[in-house]
Amino acid sequence: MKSVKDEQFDFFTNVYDVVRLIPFGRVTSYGAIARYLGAPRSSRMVGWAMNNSHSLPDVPAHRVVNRNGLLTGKMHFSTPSRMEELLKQEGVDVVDDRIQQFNEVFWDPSCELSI
DNA sequence: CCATTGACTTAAG
DNA sequence: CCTTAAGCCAATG
Repeated sequence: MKSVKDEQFDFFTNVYDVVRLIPFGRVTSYGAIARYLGAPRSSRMVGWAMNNSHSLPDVPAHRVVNRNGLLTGKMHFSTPSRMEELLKQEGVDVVDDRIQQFNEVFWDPSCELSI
């Protein structure tokens, strides 16, 4: 039997797991992850989970942006420009903190991993 | 316990 | 695409 705490633990854990599965040069949104985990209204919690992702060395948080393709979490990296640089390294064009061709690089877990 | 905040999303104009 | 308003839920003070 699962308790509420177990559900929360699963949610956070699943967030990290999905983020690790994001392919190279692709990005996704907090809402897409939340929706994939069955909590479309808890997109903020995905962001909070990412804030906690400092404990996880293999979580590419730079591949997670908001639904507009805007690098809202860039300021939480070691340096504000770190996120943009990492994305550019992966071939993602970023201009004015915004991902260009967002529709091309967007990776929806609920679509790519099937429902 | 209540108020505020935040790496968000959606809807309406 | 931009702005405003409201909803959402956990963490923090």
